[in-house]
Amino acid sequence: MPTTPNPSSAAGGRSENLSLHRYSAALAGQIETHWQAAWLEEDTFRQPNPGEPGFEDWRPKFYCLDMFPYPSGAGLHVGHPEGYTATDIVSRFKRMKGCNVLHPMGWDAFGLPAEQYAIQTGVHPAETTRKSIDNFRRQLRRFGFSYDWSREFGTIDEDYYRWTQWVFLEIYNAWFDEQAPSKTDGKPGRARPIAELVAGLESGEFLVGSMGSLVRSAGATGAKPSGARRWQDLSPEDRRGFIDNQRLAYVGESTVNWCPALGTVLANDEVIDGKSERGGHPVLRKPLRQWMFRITAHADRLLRQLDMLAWPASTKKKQSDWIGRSEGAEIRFPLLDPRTKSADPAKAAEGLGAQTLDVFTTRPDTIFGATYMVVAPEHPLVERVLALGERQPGLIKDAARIADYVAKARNRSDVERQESKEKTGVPLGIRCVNPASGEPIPVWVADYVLMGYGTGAIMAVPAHDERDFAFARAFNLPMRLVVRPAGEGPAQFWEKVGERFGNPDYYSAVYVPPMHSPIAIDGLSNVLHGVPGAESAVEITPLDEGGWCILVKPPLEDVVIAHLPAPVYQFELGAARPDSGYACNSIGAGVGFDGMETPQAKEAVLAWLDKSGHGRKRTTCRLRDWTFSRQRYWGEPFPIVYDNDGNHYPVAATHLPVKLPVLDDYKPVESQDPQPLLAKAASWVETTAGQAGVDPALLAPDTPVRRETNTMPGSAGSSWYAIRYCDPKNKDRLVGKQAEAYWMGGENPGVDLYVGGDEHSVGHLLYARWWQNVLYDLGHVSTPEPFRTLFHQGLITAHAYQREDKTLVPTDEVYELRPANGGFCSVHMLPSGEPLKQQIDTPNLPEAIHARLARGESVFVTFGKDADVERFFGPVPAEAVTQIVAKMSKSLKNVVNPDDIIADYGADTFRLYEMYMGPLEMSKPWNTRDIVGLHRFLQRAWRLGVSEQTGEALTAPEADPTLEKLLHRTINKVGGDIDKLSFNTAIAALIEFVNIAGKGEAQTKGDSQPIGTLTRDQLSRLALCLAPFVPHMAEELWHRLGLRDKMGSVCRQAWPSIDEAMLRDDEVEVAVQLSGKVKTRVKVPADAGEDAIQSFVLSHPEVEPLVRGKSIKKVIVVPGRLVNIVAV
RNA sequence: GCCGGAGUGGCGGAAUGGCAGACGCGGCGGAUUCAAAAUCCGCUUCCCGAAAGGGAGUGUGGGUUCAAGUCCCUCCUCCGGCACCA
Repeated sequence: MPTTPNPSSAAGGRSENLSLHRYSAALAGQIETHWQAAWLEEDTFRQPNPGEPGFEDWRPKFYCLDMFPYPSGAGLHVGHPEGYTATDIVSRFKRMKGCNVLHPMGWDAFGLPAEQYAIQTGVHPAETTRKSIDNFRRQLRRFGFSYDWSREFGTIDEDYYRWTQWVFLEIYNAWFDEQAPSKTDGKPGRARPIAELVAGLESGEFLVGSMGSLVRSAGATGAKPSGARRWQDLSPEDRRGFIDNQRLAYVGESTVNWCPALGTVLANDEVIDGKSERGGHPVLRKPLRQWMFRITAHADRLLRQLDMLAWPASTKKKQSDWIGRSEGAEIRFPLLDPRTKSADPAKAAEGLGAQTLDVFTTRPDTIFGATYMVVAPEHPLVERVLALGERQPGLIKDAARIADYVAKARNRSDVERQESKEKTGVPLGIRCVNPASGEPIPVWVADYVLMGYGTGAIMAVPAHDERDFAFARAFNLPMRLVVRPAGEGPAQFWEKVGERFGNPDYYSAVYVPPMHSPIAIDGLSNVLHGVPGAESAVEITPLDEGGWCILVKPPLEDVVIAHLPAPVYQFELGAARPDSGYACNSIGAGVGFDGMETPQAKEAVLAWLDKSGHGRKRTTCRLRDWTFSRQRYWGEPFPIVYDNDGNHYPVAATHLPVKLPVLDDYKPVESQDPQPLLAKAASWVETTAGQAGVDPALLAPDTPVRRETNTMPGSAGSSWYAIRYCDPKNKDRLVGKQAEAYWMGGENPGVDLYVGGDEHSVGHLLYARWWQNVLYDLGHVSTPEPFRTLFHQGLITAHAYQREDKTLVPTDEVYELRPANGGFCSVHMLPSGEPLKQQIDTPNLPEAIHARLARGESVFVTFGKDADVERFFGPVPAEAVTQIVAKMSKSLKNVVNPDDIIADYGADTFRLYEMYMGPLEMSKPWNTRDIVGLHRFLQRAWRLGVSEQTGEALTAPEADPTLEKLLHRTINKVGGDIDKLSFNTAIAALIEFVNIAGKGEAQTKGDSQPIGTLTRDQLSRLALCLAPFVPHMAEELWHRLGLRDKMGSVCRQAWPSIDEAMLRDDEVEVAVQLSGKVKTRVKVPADAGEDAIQSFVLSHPEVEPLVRGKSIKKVIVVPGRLVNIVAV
């Protein structure tokens, strides 16, 4: 590195001597590794738990957590230390402020890359993962982060995943009681142990409803709701089925993309046109039975509890959108039996297995506009219609087409379905009755309706929904306008609009009010007379109430509007009208609400639905249950076995962990049907209930069973690691009660600062909240929310270079030309910014580049792929490229390796640079060139306290009062900024202090002994102030000042106190504005009142001439800031 | 399309509605050096001017205010997320 002094290459005795004590990368490296070893040896950052020796319970707690990394083979990325440095600064600061600080680190170590590496090489994932962990640990330690390494663990540790499996069993053995009050806000909804459900069933408190739902017996009378059965009356199979349906962990069927050739399940974006992205093998959509978590049960709680969290508003919004709660109605449309075409519900039930087709809508007020129904291809009604068609051939006309459509739709992934907005569908050949209008309307099946949302069926209101509109247009289905905008045109106009609405021939209807004279209309007619085709394209109708309705076909709307005087009202007929307005065409036999505003109309419909039994108010969530199974190897095994009938049984908690078996090879199984990789471990899979550890009360020990061969997803281990850090070595519980209560409970419950990227806004952060909620409901933890305060560090991006045609140039083919003396420019290689010796004669450069250099700008250029240095001397065919910001990527060759930067500058400089780049939460481009500024700052700071000649502390005998005052201000500013996580400005304040303190040149006493500008005491406070940011240098200064021997590590000292009086000045400078423009600045006494300042300033010799001869209208005084004189 | 976030010197960025550009990079000039590197000092928003000084200026256009980078409305650009959710 040319920008860094290198002591080993420095020549001459004197300079060698000098360089020994000058702050350089080499010295920084020595200092850093030395203190890192000392901190480890002295256990400086070990934080005892309550009850352990050395624990000081009078201190407040501060739990400061990083999102733990996935230890990839590539090592740390520059993005990792950004968040980690931030939390390290806060942790160190909080320790100095007197807190017990829990600041742990660990490894999110199950995951795909290690498994894929194993597939290629046969090396066990544990081996590669352990290696990566060792490398990550080494790298993190090299940064000097103050983690309590005694708490380190990985999600792959048996001691850890044992408890992950234990939590799974807790979830498995829990149900969601919709009526039990939650302990957070008393509103209904809480997870409870299954045992309590069974007890309730046995006692008769709970009954089993006709549809398999949970029913509460009606109070003291014990009256049994109709259709409900008592627990005692159920068969053992029914009991098991009922309980399994109530569990928070249940087996559900969901569709996966299975690639037989790759033997693996693919994510939606790995499938392109039905082929795998890798290899182009065919991909099948297969139903797969998988473990699901009933996370939707807690949806309302997860939404409400967002209010308890000090999180970025954008993250809360993302979670809230993800949960996607919407209010509306469930409406039951009576089905017509296709055989009898009668509205007899019994007949419908007999033929179609259901009396009604139930839909969810957020716009119940548009029910009169529902002119057809649509069900999703997966909707059970489709199967029943097809079955009916088979029983009675000819009854369902298009049975073959329906079957064909459904089969095709099922094999299209959700992504594909959503890509083509073109609407497809087929009529089911059955009808149901619109309960409001009494009209029979057809039922269609179409893949624009999703089975996973609402009821998987909709009432289609083409006039007021864009998707329904497009569908109705495509299949020529009727539309009815039932909401109109306010106040425009009489009823007759809206009748006309209603007649023509959606008719593709017409573009718009124009209402011309009676205030326009018939002459205007005649004039328009005359104009149109001369326009070819106008005869059939424009239809003018006088309205009975006065005024006119003009229906216009394209493209004549503009002509019509242009020839009419304002105001006229134009209504587009060719698009859906999803907006609110006033109900129209909404009168039926039992209900009607014409003229009501949309919100009132909704209420009216809801009331009618409730009264008539055609539906009810309902809320629905976009959130889906969490698919918790993966068909992978490198994850936690489930503590579950199956008997020969396919019933599942839990492994007893005492038999955990269920260890992951070692495989001989990790090649996926090629198979038509989805096969988890663990199925290969035959001897592990096939076992007995006793060996597996199933409770003998559930299953006899010699019963043959098969183990669950799916594994848990990566997010399993990361959903509760914050809890485990409180007490990571506990053998008996997932966490010790006392430790958990101390770190996660109390006045400030949960993690006090959690820092990580915002890509986890909905995934990890929602799952972890749900686990915590369940564990809280079940009484295992003290707070329902794991992360009270959350912060996202911004992405560290990089520069990339773009040609005029927007193609990107790899960074190592780009050079930076900087202006230099005498018509030359200097050439710097990217990405390092290293200068080449050669200089280019600027006249040889293309004119445009020359011009920019002449303006003092530096220019980025590429010379083409094979550029070599020699060519710079001749005429240069350089092409200017534009610097843009992009993500770091291997192909752009702009990835920065933290190890290199530490080698070139040291860890302290690295830490400082990343914190100085800009606000922590913003994404910001890495610029290696800028690092040197922070290194220079550390050199100056070092020189302030240490003699470069002798290496001894350099202290002044007496404190300079100005510097003392500035030091107090700096301490105050830095402390305040750390609290705000505003590290860039804190560092700026430190730089300012060091720069100013460094200006006073080191004095020399008579005996040529140099003395410093700061006293020993001032230097010690400066070291304390630097300690959170650059702990190694601070420790070294502390040591050289002789304080470490006396007082111990700088990391264990109290933050320096400040004297409030030192923050005040006797005199302050205020700006003097004349009508808002700054004219001059004057000094006024700091304690002067507004009136005093005003008279002082107005009579000030510099101000008085400015206002002489003018009349002063007003004077605004802002003490300490400015005086604004408004004068003319 | 919808929902976020952001637009300030050559660059990263600073600024409780109150002196725009702190601090750093780069650039220019100087000191030191046989020389270079490193280091140190000074200047550095743009335009006009030798200077003193003057003018303009926080993506665009408008508004509120004694005072707007900051608050309100319009539009433009970039980045991120979601996207047939009835």
